[in-house]
Amino acid sequence: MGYLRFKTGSSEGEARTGTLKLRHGTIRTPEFMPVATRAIVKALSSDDMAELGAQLMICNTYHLMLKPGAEVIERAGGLNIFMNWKKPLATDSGGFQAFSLGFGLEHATGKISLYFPGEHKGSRKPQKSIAKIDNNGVHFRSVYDNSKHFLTPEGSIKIQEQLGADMILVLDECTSPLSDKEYTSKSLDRTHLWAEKCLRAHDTDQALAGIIQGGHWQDLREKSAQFISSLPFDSIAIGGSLGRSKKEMHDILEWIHPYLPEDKPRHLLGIGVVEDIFEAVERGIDLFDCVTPTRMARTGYFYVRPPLGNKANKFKIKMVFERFKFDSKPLDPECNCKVCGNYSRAYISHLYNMNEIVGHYLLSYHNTHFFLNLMREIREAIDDSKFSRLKKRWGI
RNA sequence: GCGGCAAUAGUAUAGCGGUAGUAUGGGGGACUGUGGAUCCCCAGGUCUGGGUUCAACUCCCAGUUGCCGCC
Repeated sequence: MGYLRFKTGSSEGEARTGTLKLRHGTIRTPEFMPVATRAIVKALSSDDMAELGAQLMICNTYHLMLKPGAEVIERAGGLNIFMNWKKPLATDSGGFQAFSLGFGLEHATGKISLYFPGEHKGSRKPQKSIAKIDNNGVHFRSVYDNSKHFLTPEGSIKIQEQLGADMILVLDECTSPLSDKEYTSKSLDRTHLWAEKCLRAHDTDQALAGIIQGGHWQDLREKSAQFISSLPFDSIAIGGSLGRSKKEMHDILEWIHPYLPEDKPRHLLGIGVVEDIFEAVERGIDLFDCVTPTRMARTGYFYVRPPLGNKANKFKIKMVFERFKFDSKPLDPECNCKVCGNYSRAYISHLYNMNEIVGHYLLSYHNTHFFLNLMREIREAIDDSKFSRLKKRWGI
């Protein structure tokens, strides 16, 4: 078993705080993991992440096995040394890439369509799938050089052991909401089979997380929650097609909740945005990972707290030069991050408009601070039994 | 100074005697286990002045500006 101990702390309803002990340190939950796909949170150095008070980050097996290669990282001494990051790390298994590079390309769906296909139309042009899945594993081509690769559950574990993160994930199949129940059910059996294979292959003191799938069918989700919870995983992740509406995502969390062990952290994969974080914490989730802060930064949005931020604007504002060129205020007057302390909207909008690297940096820094700070507030609120009040104050 | 060529959206370029396209830039929107990507929507233009014609961005004349060549 992995080197992980989870102790729950305060709770308010199903919302709870916890202490998660990993090889590189102990963290407090609920927490948001910035996504460091290629061993970096885009635009931010490990020093920045430390300064921001990030407790852990999640890297990606698919990308790192291709570039620079697992061996490079292994011989460097593992991800922590490679990245000069002293606190805990997680790695994703590469299972999601089988989706995003397979179904996602073929059916022209972005991630949003995966989660909320009823609310959004596919926004990409259909492309030829570069991944194929069978009972043994995932066949795929590298997005970097088109070379052929085959990833098995055992292979994914082995690579994640070479990468050496504190917490690793089993290889799973992330099904599409457009898949029918028959396929989703078959796929679920395969994901469960792989979960057992991963457990057998696992041979280090890294914490290993199992993944619950099952699409938007109650019986499949319950079956999966029951099965994954029955295995000796250190942590439980919830993945896949989380319903066709926000309500359905809430339903899924409520369906599986009774089956989840109290003493294991629960990680909602790939989520989320502000509203989803509140709703998921309320339903007992401890860990999140999402690209939102840095992706939004790169497409020119900055996050804002209430009163500027609200449910309608999704707590973000578009960085537009024409709108801000004479604006000497910080991005968010309510924010206490370094960027808001030192720079004006006028300056940052100019940098963004000119596509200057530091423009991306400043927005990424601020947005990452926004999410980490939100999680800090949520933890404090749960400790003080004020979570529902905080949620209401954010208008959610 | 003379000759040739050109002048169309912020920029770069098509086109036609009868509703002026495209790209890029601009504005708005989308983005949830990464995508500096992509997708959707909007705004924006025929150098100036004459002439021919039912009708001129298109043809003609002059002017202006630019580029090239010559003296």
